[in-house]
Amino acid sequence: MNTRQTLTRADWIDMAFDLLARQGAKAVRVDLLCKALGVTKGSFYWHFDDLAALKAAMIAQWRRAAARDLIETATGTRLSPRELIFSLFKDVQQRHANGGSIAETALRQWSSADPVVQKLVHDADNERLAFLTTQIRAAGITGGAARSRAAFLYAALIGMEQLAGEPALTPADMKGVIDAILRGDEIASG
Amino acid sequence: MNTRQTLTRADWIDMAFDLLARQGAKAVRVDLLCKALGVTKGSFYWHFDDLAALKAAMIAQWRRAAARDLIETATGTRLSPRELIFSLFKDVQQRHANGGSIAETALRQWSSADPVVQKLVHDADNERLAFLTTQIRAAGITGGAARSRAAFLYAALIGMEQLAGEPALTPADMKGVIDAILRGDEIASG
DNA sequence: ACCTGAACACCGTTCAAGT
DNA sequence: ACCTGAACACCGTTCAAGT
Repeated sequence: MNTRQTLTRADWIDMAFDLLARQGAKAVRVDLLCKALGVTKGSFYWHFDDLAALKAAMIAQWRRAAARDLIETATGTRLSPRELIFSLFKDVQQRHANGGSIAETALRQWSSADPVVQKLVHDADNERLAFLTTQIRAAGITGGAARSRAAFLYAALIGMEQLAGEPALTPADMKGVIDAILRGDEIASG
Repeated sequence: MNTRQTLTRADWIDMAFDLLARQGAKAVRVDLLCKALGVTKGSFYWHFDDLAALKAAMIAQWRRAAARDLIETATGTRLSPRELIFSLFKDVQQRHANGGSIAETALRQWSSADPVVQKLVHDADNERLAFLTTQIRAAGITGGAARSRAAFLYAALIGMEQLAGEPALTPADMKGVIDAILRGDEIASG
């Protein structure tokens, strides 16, 4: 896979995500990483101060990737704000169905245990929430209602990422609920 | 606190939740539990097969408590289904604001790592989802729309439990969004 | 610059022995 | 029945030495 002779930090991070996805958070271990990469532990400690430093690097990478996804979805397509929001939900379900981002749950767990990680994840949350709020304003919802609808939608997104098992919502159903949330405004605002 | 001479399983479980809430998941350790309870490790292994057994017992207890809360809220009060759903959301925010149930996040993390835990948590999720669906039907939403609204609301509940930092939603805002979700029906059903 | 290999520290687990 | 105390195993971390 990687024919380079000496490893880079990126190699360690990639392999760590691989282990996280395949074997869960407790498989992110120095010895298992070394075995997977065919080196001894001392090598790891040349690239990283400790295991916590590797985890921090993983989170930084996740944050960059998440931000990139958002911006690509927003700018790369010609979707209306409403359609864009719907597509965000569909993406989450798709990834979830493919057993994709188990890493999300693990990251949120780190977040509650480690204050440094918590700040990083919290910042990322606020960034996405602000983006959602902008989209909802663009969909025609005004005033404080935009932020509350955004907060609710964002909580639902996070919750869907966390819930185990088969998705309880078909795409059509999801569209219906989202429309209801984006429509309720004209009545409730003021 | 506990003046009994010999410890019970319940004593260990209670102290474990205490450590989980105060110091995070990684503080749920045999040696720290022993220090907190003033005994040596051998005592722990008389009450439990291993650390995993203690964690399983914690989850079983959490599940029973969550079910009890639901039923109490539903039967003990004279709330309409709509008000009941709103009160569930308010409870989650309240607990969250008090730094209450950090355990929720930790439990969901265990859930993604340990298949046994995963099944237990998944069962609990389905139980609560079924309850929510019933309430939404009682609120006048018919057919498949009831289940999809329930799934969305439940995801939002879970998401709010996970999100770090200050709540982005005031109670009044939350009521507005929930009303929108429960109102959209008459238009979208069929 | 990047890695080996051996040592040490920490914490989960076992078990014979005590009361 | 419930717990002590000592031992062992596992994995994170360090570090002098190699190329």
